[in-house]
Amino acid sequence: MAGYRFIGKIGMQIGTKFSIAIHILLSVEVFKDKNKVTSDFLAASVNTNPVIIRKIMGLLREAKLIEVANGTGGITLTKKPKQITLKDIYGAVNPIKDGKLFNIHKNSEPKCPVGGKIINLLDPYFVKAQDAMETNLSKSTLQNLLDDLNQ
Amino acid sequence: MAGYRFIGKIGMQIGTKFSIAIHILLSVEVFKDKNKVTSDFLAASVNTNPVIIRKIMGLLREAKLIEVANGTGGITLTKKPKQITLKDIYGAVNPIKDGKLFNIHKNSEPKCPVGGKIINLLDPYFVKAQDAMETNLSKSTLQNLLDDLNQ
DNA sequence: ATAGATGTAACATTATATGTTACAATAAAC
DNA sequence: GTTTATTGTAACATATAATGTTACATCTAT
Repeated sequence: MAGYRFIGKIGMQIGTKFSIAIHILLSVEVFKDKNKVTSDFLAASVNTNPVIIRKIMGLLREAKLIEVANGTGGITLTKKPKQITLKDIYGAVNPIKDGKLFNIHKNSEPKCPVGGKIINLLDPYFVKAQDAMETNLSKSTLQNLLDDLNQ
Repeated sequence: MAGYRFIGKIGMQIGTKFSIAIHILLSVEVFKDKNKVTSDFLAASVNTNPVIIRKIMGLLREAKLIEVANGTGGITLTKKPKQITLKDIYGAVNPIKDGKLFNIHKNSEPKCPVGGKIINLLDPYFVKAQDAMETNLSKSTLQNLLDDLNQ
């Protein structure tokens, strides 16, 4: 009766794409005068495969947060660190499409007074909670992180 | 060059345990005078396996939001719907241990000025964003949802 | 005793995240 | 113009986690 455990472990976390994206952008600023910041260089710092880095680079590029030199390589920011918020980065690595933080079970019995309404019922509450999180992210910038790093 | 897509789909969503837990609690209130609310009954409404329901029931019971009659079955709330917030439910279905919404990549190069500090650097920002979300959840109660249902 | 119910272990399946290999395309440097 | 370092991206491989299933011991009211 004690030590109850749901199936696996946790299972609701935001993946490491976000933290790696921040890692990439920070590194661009920190190393820009010393090293050319390439996917290989970053992969060594993050300790992962360069292709993982390139894929996240691609997302940041699509979101116009960075420019990537074709052929020769290397990354530059398109804005000042003070103008890049954590929400911008979060938005870049998350697909826009159905970027919903909270999942709602989808096959409820439509004839049930609860099951038939559950999705529309919960959605506005979940949207608000997610908004609160994203709004908080929008209050911090890459510059804040750089300042923290230099202390 | 167009249509860039990261590896799979999304992958950062909060699982359906939370929405199912809410579904369960709502059903207890809605059906309490008409039906005995059992795992079988709920499984039919949610359209899943009764064991899934029982596992989530177990989490809600551990969090003392419900009582489950041993042997004979059936669920009752331990508090009034007005006193149960969405955060209470969220907290019940998430393990307390490392219930961190944001994941940080773990094997960064310790000698790198960025990699060596990234975890401690990001953690407070992520904690704040998660807090904002949870605080928002604490503002809504089961009663709010029941009121919405009855409109 | 019987019947209907839960608790939970153990396993199965599916979905998703992350990592890897391979190679065409690009642009600078020589 | 050939070489070199680099990115973009497809295709595949692996690891991790979420969800679903079967089985059965146990409990309580009848």
